[in-house]
Amino acid sequence: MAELKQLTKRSENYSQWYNDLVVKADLAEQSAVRGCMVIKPYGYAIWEKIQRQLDDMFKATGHVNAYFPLLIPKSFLSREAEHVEGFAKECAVVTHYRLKTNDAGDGVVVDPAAKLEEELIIRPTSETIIWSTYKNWIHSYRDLPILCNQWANVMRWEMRTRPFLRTSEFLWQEGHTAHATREEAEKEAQTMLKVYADFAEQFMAVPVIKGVKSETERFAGALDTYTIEAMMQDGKALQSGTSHFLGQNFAKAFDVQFTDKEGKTDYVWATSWGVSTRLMGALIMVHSDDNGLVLPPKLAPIQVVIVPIYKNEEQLAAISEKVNGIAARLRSMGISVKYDDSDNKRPGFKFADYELRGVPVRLVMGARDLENGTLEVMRRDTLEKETLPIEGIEEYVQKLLDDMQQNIFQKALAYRNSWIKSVDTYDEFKEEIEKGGFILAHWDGTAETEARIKEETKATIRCVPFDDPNYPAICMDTTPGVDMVTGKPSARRVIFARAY
RNA sequence: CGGGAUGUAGUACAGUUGGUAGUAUACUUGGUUUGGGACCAAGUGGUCGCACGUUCGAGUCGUGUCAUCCCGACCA
Repeated sequence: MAELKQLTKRSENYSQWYNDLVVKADLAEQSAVRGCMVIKPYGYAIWEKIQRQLDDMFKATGHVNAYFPLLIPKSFLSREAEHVEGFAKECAVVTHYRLKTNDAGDGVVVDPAAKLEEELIIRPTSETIIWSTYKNWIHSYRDLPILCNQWANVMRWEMRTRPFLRTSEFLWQEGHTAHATREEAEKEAQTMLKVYADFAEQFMAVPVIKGVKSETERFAGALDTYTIEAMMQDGKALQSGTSHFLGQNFAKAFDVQFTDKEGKTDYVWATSWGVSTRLMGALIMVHSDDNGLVLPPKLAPIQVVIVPIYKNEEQLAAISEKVNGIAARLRSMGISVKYDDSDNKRPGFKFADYELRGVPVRLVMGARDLENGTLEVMRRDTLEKETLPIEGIEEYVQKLLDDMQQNIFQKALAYRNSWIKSVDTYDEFKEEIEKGGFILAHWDGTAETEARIKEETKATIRCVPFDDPNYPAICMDTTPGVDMVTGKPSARRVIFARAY
C-alpha cells in the first residue's frame, strides 16, 4: 500500500498519512494480480471526471467512439515489423479456451484438448486489430476520414510495475484515425496533441511541454511521436500523453487501400493517440502536499464539503436548515456538494479526512456561526481559513473554485519552470541531472549519442520542444551549437530528463 | 530475468539463547464528548505464507516452495 509514498517520494511526512489516504480515501490498492491495480470508488470518480471531459473534447474535434476486441490473433501483431518488435516482449498470450476438473477431482487444470490453433494475445494496444477492421471499412476517398476513439483496458506484461504510472493492466483511450492525405494525418496528430495539452493544463492544472520524440523514443511503428511532458515534484519527468503520426505503415501492413478522386489507389494515412490512468499518477504527483491530495476543482468529484458542528439535535436541525439552502443553491450553479452531517465522526476527523481526499473547499457551520450569520471557508490549496457572512457565499465559493483552479496551475507552472535549466558541457550536464529537472542541451541527433547519455546518466531525451510563446525562453532557444558529448554540430537544444 | 529484503489479527509492526503469541490502530458494546484526526471501560479477532524436516517442544533452526516489496534491465 505504498503507492502514494512511492508516487510522492515524501517519505518522512507521507508515512504519517499515506496509509490513511489509501485505505480511507479509497484511492487504490495493489491487487493480488501481479502489477494490476484496484481503483476504488473515489479514485474511479476522478477517472470518470477525466474521461468525461476528454470525451467531450474528442467529440468537439469530430471524433466518435467505437469498441474493438480484447483478443488479437498473434499473427496480426507481426504484420508490422517495428510494432511487433516493440510489443512482443510484453504480451500476455491466450493459448487455451477451456479448463477441466483434475484427476483428483479437487481442482481444475487447463484442458490440453482445448489448445488454440492460433494463440491470441491480450491487446497491448489496438492498432493491429483496428487496422485489420478498417480494411473492410475503407474503399474510397468517400469513406475517409475515419475518426474513431475507443475507451478500453489494455495489458502490457511489464518487467516492473508502478502504481498508476505503469500497471500491467491499465485503462486508457486510444484514438485511431484514417486519412486520405499525409498532410491531413499529420495535422490530426498535432491537433490531438494540442487537445491533450489543453486538457492537462486547463483541467488537471498540470503544465506540460509539447514536443516531438527522438527516433529512439518513438512509438513502435510510427513515423513521428508527439508527446506532452510533465514535471513531477521530485524533479523527474513523466510522459503524460502521446499522439503518433503512423504514416502508411499500418495501411501497408494490413493492405488498406482506397481509390482517390482521380481513380488512383493509394494506402491510407494513419494516426493514433492515447492517454491512460497514468494521468491520475501525474495528478497526484504534481499537486499533493503533506496533508494529502490536492485536486483541481474541475476534476474534484466533491468540490465543496459542508461540515456542521453541533452539540445537540436542535442545533443540528437549525444548521441543516441553513446548509440545505446553501447546498441547493450551489448545486444549481453546477457545483458538486457533500453535506456531511454524519454523527459517527468528530468534526476534526472530517476536516483531516476531506483534506486527504483533496476536496477543494470546506464550509463549516456551528453554533457560533448560526448566531452571527456566518460560516467558515477553507481552501485546500493554501489551507487558508476565513469567516464570511452567509449572504452571498454561493457566488464567493464559485469564484473561489475558479481562483483555485488558476492558483494550482500557476503554482505548478512556477515550480515546473524552476526545474528547467540549460547546460553547455557534459560535465555540467552530469552534475545537473543528479539534481533532477528538465535540462536543455545540444545533441548531435544520433541514436548512438542518445544511448551513451542514457547509459552514463540514466537521462533520456524527453522531446524536441515545439514552439510555444508560453514556454520559458530557454526552451525556445533554437540557435545551433555543438553536441555536449561528441562536439558534432547540433541544430538546437533538446530536453533531457530522468523519467518515470 | 539478475541483486537485495520481507511474509505474524482488517491495517502497521514487535516477538531475546527454541518453551505454546503481543503492541498500536481498526472493529463491537456502554458512557462522556464534538470549532483540527476525542476519552474511559469492557469485548471480538491470528492453525505466525505454504510444505517437509530437526526437536520432548518450532513464529523462532534447516531445506524446498509460493507471494509481495525495493534496486536494475524493459516500458506509457
